Amino acid sequence: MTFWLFKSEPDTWSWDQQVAKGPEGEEWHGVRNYQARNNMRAMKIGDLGFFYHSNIGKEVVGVVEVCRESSPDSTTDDPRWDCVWIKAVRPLITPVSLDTCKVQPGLEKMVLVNNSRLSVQPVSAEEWRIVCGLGGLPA
DNA sequence: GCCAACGTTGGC
DNA sequence: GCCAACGTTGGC
Repeated sequence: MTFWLFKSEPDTWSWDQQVAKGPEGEEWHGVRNYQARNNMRAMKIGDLGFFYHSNIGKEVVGVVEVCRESSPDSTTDDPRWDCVWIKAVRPLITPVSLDTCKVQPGLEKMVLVNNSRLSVQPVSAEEWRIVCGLGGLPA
């Protein structure tokens, strides 16, 4: 099991919209960055990820699960870009803000804290455990 | 709204 | 293959 983090501006695609998609989930299209794409290519069905609201909120708001492995991005004909599908699993009881992550012992190396530009990121098992704890979820 | 950080593009 | 120019992201 590997853990991830998906960033989205809620103006464009929010957690509520993701939840509304239900168990079929939604294609995580639109990523045009090789690092982020490579992360998606490494994902397996059943991997879990955090859903993070960038710009507005700047907080982790939910947990998602990969429900389809990487396949061509339907929003482009460019064969370089593909993406996974994710479905909402559950919201955090308490959203975990970027500010909280920045000062939380154990999260110093979290990509979210150190590379604000990467939209699809790996999360270590330890970071996953800590953020779930802060969010009021069992790890 | 600004701007720093970073990734990509394309000329050479 | 280098690097300047440019575009985008996202925190502030």
